[in-house]
Amino acid sequence: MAKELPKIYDPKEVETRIYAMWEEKKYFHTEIDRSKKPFTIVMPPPNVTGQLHMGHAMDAAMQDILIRFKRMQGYSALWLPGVDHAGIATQIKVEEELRKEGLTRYDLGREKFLERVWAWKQKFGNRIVEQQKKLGASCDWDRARFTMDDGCSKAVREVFVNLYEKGLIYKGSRIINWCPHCVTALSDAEVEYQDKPGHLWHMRYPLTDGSGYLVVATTRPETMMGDTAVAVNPNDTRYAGLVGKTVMLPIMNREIPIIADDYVEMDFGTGCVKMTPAHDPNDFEVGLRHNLEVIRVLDDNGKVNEFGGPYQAMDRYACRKQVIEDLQEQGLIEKIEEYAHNVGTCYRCHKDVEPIISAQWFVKMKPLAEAAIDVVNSGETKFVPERFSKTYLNWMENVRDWCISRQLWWGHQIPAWYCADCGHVTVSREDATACEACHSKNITRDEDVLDTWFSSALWPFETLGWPEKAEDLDYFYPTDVLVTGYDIIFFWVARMIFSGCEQTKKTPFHTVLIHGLVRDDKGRKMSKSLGNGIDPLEMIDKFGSDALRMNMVTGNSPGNDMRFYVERCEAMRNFANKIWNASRYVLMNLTIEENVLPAADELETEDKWILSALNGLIADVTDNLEHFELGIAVQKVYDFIWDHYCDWYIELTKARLYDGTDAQKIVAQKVLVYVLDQMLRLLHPFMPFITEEIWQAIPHSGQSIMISSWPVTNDALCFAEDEQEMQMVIAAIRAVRNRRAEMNVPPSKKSTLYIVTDKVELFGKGEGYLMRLASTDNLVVSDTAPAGYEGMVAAITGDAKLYMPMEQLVDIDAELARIAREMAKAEKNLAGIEGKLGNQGFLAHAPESVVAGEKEKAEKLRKLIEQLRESTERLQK
RNA sequence: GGGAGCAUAGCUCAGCUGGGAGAGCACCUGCCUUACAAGCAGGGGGUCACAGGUUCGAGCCCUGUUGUUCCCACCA
Repeated sequence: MAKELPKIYDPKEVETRIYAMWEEKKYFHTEIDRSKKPFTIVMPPPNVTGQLHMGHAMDAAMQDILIRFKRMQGYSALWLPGVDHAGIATQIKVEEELRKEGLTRYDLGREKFLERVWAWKQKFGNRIVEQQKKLGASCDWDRARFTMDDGCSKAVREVFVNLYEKGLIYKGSRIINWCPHCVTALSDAEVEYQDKPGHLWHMRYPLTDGSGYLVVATTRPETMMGDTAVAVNPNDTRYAGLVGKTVMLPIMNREIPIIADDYVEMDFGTGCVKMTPAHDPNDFEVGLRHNLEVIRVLDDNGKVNEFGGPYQAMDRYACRKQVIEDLQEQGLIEKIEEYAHNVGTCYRCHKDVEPIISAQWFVKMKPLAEAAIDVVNSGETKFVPERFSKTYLNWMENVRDWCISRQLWWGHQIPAWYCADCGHVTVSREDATACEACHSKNITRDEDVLDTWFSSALWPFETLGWPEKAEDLDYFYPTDVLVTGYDIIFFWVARMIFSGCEQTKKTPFHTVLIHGLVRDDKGRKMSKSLGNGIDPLEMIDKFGSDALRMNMVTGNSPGNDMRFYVERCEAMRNFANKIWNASRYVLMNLTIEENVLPAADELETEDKWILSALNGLIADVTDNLEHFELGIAVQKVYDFIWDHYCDWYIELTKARLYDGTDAQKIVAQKVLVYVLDQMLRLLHPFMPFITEEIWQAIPHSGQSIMISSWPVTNDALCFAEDEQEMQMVIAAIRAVRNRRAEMNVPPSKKSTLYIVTDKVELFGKGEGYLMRLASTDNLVVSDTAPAGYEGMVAAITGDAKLYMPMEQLVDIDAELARIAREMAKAEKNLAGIEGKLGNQGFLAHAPESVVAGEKEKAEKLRKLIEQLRESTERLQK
């Protein structure tokens, strides 16, 4: 006798227990098995500072579904997890903690500060891992990595030196994005542009020859102290005579030249632009062309420095105000326009970013981009959905050099040493003790660390052992699918691709599966500042991890954003309960101990129907999963379980299980168990916990559903004819229920049911369930109408006419009207189909199966119409 | 200035290579039918944004229009 299940499914207790069991049995651990094909996913490493949010839940659910699917299919499926050190984010967290103690990182010094961060990592770094486990993530935790562990650090060092030696990493003074709040340089990707309301100030710069003034328009008056020219377009006739002359820079009283450069648009502003090479990338370029002096006037904290004259030590915004006031006083403000412009902000702290000239390390991107473009163009790496390859290519084709140095302490310190004696820069895989040029010991290491994304870029291969010739690398690399949100294509995906191509000469993955953002129920981004985030852990607590996972993939197609509705979690919880209770039904009626199908000749029509439908389901679900259509796949499983299995098949088996012979009972049980087992397997990647719990309770062979085999289609279980016949029966039952509902007859009121059909045998065989499902206490199946049928309630399907002697319920006029409506509908339908069938073009062009289908429909409709006409005549008598 | 997405039932969204207009929730009616009221049965509700075009046939393909969201871009 099989195990009994409690009446209400309790995900909390079950999920904890099952996960512990999986872990204990080491099912998550993946071994290199040369007899199997590998299937590898590397997890996008969450930040050590991270708390699990809905984005992670989405990410993890999708990856786990794919990994579980592939594992069941017999692949050596590796899902490699890990955590990112998240330079700025983590450093900020720890600095905040220090601030509470009244300290800054400078008080501690670099070494002590880093000790604090490591301690912090020790303490909180595992939190997100525990949270991922709650989601059911079947990662190989034994292989978990951290971007600052020894292996990754070694990989980072190797790549840095390697690129440096190839001349693809260089140090130079460029205009970079500087965050005065985080006090570090940022890459272009780390800047978010926002339209902000501002002003366009028109300022007068007097000509030194006293012949008047030029008016320049600017949004950034606070950088005027660094102006070293005024530029006009060479074709601008208004200023043609002025090029080569000079103006006097107000406040600073410095003479600066008027130059001509194509960069200036004649029809914007006044056609005169102040040139501030130290604080604007365009001005910097112009400055290079014209040999302009570069005067930096803002310091690292966004305050005016010693070159800012009277404004020294002022904050940038205060300075802006003061400059305007001062110029106004001097009558040098011509006008002030309202002007919205694009302001760069820091993606971490969201404060305005300053373009500032600064000496930083860069990766030369053009040569690296080539291979990264090729692999996507050639299809070696495919984006799903395909449209994101366009996003990617567009970025990659226009990519600019990547600023990789950060003025932080937490991260991989740049392996470069400066010689105080000869000025040589030593870049080395081993920590340098002397200058490689002059052998002086008087060297100091670069203080800066690398962009966090520099190490993340190596993730797919550094985690598998690169740069060593690791076996894991050989077997699992290149990986198969990368799953991530479209918001980090540039940050991460792009960089992994070019890094993989350059370092391993292989694209790091064949498929990039992109998903959208999880939004709140109003479509807003979930964010801490809005306070509209929904905690996945809370949802798990309330509805179960399975329900949350289902929520993440149902009704969603790849790449699209989704709104999070708690109601849908509830619906999925209900679904879990539905399966639970269906399984209870099976178990309550179970006497067999093995899961084996009966012989084909023992199967009833309804058995063949469900088995045949299952076959179709297996094909559909497998196909959709192969194509990353998780939403469609899960919808099919859901519909099959609820509609086919629960609403119909279980009901159909009740007659046999409750009133059948022992032999009949066994057959029904066998099919129930077989189909349940297969459904559970198909559902397992989506709802791993409940499927395991039930699977363990039903007859099964093997240790766990998670390592059982994925269902495959079986031609021997394809019964097209029985499927069709069962449809006829189902249609008949529906028709009867429909009529009874219309007449408000409660199910408790049974009636005699006459079924008039050519399929006497078919309906006769179904007597047991027909009586149950059509509320009948006396069933008569015949090919001729019963005596006195003229006054009975009728239900008509085309394949059968069903009569119920409930004369008192028949309102002849209403009935005639109803039949007339039904007839009209059928006739309209038929007319449409006949139109098609009368169309030579349709007959000539449409595929045969479609034409045959239409003919069949027409035939059925004709029969139905004929039956309806008969009924009308009968009633009119 | 470029590029992309979205516009389908009251709400949120599926609809993969053109041939049935769908799901969940909400709503209406009737049911505690020995798996399940977190349920069962039945029902209402849609010119698939608009206008053209291709096709025997278009929610799906093409062109244009409108609305909306997002990404990229150095016009001060």
